[in-house]
Amino acid sequence: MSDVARMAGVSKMTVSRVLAGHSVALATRERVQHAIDELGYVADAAAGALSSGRSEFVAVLVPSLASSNFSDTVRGLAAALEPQGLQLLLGDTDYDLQREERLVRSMLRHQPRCIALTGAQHTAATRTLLRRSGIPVVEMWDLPSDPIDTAVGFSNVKAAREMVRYLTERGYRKIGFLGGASDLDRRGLERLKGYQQEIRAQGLGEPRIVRLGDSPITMSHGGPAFDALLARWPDTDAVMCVSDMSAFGAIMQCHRLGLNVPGDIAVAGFGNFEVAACTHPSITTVSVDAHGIGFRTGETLLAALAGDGVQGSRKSVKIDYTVIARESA
Amino acid sequence: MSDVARMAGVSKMTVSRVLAGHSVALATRERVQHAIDELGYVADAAAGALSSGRSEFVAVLVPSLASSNFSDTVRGLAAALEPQGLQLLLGDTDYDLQREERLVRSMLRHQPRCIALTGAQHTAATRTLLRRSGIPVVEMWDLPSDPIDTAVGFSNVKAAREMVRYLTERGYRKIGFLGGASDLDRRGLERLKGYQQEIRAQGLGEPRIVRLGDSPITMSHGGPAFDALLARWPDTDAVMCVSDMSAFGAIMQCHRLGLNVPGDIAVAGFGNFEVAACTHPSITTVSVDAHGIGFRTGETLLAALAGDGVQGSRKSVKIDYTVIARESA
DNA sequence: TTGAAAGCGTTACCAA
DNA sequence: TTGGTAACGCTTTCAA
Repeated sequence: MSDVARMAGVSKMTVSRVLAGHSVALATRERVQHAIDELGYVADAAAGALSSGRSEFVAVLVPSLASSNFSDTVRGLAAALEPQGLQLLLGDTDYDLQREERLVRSMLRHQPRCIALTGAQHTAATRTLLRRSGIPVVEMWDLPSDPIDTAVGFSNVKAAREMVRYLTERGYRKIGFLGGASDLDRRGLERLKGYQQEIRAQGLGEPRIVRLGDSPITMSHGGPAFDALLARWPDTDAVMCVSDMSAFGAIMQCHRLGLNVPGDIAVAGFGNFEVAACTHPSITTVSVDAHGIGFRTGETLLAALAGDGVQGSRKSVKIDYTVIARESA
Repeated sequence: MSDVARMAGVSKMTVSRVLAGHSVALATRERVQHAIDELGYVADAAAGALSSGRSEFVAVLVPSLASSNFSDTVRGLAAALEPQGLQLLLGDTDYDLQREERLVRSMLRHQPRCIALTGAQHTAATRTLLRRSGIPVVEMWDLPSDPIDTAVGFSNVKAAREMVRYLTERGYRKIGFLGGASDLDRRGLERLKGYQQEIRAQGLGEPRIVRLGDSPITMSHGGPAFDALLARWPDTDAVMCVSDMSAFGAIMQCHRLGLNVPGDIAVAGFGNFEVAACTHPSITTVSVDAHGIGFRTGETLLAALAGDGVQGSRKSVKIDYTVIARESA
């Protein structure tokens, strides 16, 4: 910066002001800009953050960057925050609470202005770290009963119950559920819980549950899980899956077995992933506005920063979901 | 840090040493650690970076975080770099060179130790910025003729030619290509080029090319593109797609049209995405080690940092690819 | 509209 | 093994 200042014949302060877009005489500004371009000067954000006492980072943690659900959420966040000059500090927890804690610790060292994480489940140490940091926190994709600060999400339990109701309205009675075996995927567990509640509430007999494989649930989940379900309960007439990925695998398995979907058996997914619309038959699913979760989170965070910039809003932003009726159920 | 030092009855320097893992008497270290835990002290990375002159950031730019190909690459990078205490600074260029330039500029402000970007195509300003920064640069997913520094990738042209050879060896002669309409997806264009070269080389008549839609190519690409291909060249016996996403869409369209794959028409993809293995019929494709590209990139960067930490290695790391024969072609 | 000085929280360096 | 001091490159604050 001193070099630029010397070349433009001004003080460092003027260079700083030009960079920050503060008022500077036009002629001066042009001279400074010219010097910047000439020298290829790039300001040091770390020095700026140290001096001003605030960084331009926003920390974001999702379970899996590979899942289109969460990458949509990240895009929504970016759409809301990047125009404000904020930098996303992205992390992938891999559905691992310990890893989440490590990432939070590491990100907090960069003094982010605020932080968005996924889910309501965190280690005690994570919660302590976040509270002590004092910065605005948003938990996404769920509506925790005991939020750290703000939440932007929806009830996975209720959404799953709605899907069961959709299926029973269509006349299905012997409804199975395909989910993951791991307890780390809380949202998956909530969906399972919703399924169980609604099956019980409607008196549809014992729940037919297959839990298989690790999170994230991938396309290769559906086939084996479907086989396991039919092996145990051969008269099942509809299958509800914890995610569209699994539903897709189940439908492909039906193709292989020569089963007609939904004629012989109906299949429903969750999440409205791209594959759901493109598969033949197209997959009935619960559509969640993943991008919207990110964007609303971004807006919420911006509002908190525009205020006092500390945590404590304790708002809950509810995100809509809807059952999308397609061909498979 | 002063607070911690006071509480532990030592100087700030000793606290710094404990944090950095330098040699400190055990008793002292324990007292300091206790004070750190007690106070919930989190060191300021920005101050550390400023003082030491080096950050712990690695900048990474991919065209799309949502594409499992690139998210696998990011995971590979994280696997190689996070154990070294490096923080990924992730950006999503959205296949937009201007956006890439903005992101590079913004990331360079954080003084990353090194940077990995995707592809060989960048704006002139981006190239200048990167050269002037002096930090090690890796271009991934391609083997540029004029690399900025190091490259880790493979020839998309050659890989596509290999797929055409696979198809002709299987007896297919009237082979079409489904790709995107945008010239921004350079790797897609290279694949198209490889297709054309090999069709010409084998004297298979005029190339049958459909270019439709924007990058990234999604599952909804394949159906309409497939229809366009058959409308123009009804006797086509095999379709080669720029990506598995498109191939999947094409196969679903075949299901709808009652066409047997590969009996009536063969379909091949590119990338070995998860969907390729799970679709019925499973999709013949070119498998690229996306995770390996990330991991090798990480290793390359670590080697550069362990050396002088500046750009100029000019290596080219070739990544393997193979045609995976499955049911669809 | 511009400049000078102080200081942000850490680490490098040298000294004890 | 530990401590004191001087940076690091910027922004804040106050003065001109």
